[in-house]
Amino acid sequence: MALRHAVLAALLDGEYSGYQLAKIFDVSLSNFWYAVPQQLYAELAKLEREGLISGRQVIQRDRPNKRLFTVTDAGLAELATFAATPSKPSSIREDLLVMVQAVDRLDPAPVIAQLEERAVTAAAKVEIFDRMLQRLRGDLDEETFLREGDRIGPYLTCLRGRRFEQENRDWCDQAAALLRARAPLSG
Amino acid sequence: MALRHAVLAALLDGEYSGYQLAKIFDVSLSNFWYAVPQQLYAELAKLEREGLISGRQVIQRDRPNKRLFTVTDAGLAELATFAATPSKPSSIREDLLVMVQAVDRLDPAPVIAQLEERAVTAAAKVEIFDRMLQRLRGDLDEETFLREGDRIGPYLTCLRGRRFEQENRDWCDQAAALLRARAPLSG
DNA sequence: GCTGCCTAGTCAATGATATGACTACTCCTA
DNA sequence: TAGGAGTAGTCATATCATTGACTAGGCAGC
Repeated sequence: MALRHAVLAALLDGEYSGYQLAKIFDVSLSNFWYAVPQQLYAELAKLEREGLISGRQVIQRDRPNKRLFTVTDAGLAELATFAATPSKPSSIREDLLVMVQAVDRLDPAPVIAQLEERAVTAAAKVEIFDRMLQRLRGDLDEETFLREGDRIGPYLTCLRGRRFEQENRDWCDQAAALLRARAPLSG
Repeated sequence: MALRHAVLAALLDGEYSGYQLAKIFDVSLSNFWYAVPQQLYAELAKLEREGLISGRQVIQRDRPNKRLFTVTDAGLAELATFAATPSKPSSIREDLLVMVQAVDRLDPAPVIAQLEERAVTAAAKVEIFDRMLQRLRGDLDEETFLREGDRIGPYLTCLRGRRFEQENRDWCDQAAALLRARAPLSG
């Protein structure tokens, strides 16, 4: 029930079309909430019917027309209600961890390979987050920005994503090294 | 499609009933895969029909009879296939992060309250993980256990869970402190 | 002139998850 | 002696999420 709130939160910093939102949910917001385009279009339609966002058509010559959406006052009120509702913690849900859980009874080689691959992609994500953080804080240093900058919400969520991927990387490296040391013949 | 593999992985270290599995998915496995009892019973029925697990009835006097399940060779093969299938990374999906993303346009007080609450529950989870880790490694120290112990899979996944909750706690504390400092009048 | 990619959005179908209620029996406590 | 908590499992349903295919025009490269 929180995709709607994620959409509202994303629309807080500007007018976006469904297509643009899909991009955002693929890079920055995917950090804590991923959604495919179809979900977004469906959710946008519902939000508009309920008056939480309003859309306006933009006619374009050289490419398909689009509809840009903004949050209404009702939408902002809905977000405020959401923020005041106790949220329950949701934990990790990860195939790779299921594999590691079972690794003692399986051939460790493919699991090790996946751990090493994941460590690389996690490291790449850390760098992406670092660039996003730099862009968000502009020419201020982190401490000053967090104290005085406007819109620190996106910065804070980005920080959380960075830490998550950093931990992911470290853990994958450690697990892969351990499994490799224990099974020196395979892989 | 990976609940089935999580169930198979959980059944690797013994015979369990649906009810017992529900407990396991509520504490240790919830770490990386949560499921409600109804899902488990449905999945167990499917897995048995497909011959990946086999159940045996245990008749009890003073409480309801139960069915205990074990993984078959076919089930082990299914797990091996799963472990060799490339898995895509899945990230955090968390209501609290949606709230923080939007916090600049809302009253920060309820968000700060939730962050502080979450920091406490995360700290409690860290302690639970610490006890689980201690129990898993018995009287060995961590380094020795990881080098020589049998069944390090559950230990590694538990380590990942611990790190996740530790990061969660640190981030919640930091975010709450920052927001509090920026809005000294509310909350 | 063909192929592939980008923008913009839609339809349909299946699979996974969440929610709530319900049976039935036992033990313990107030 | 009634109520609550624990064990063991089931049913129904509504919403969410995932997958794949599909329209349609424009632009760039080979």
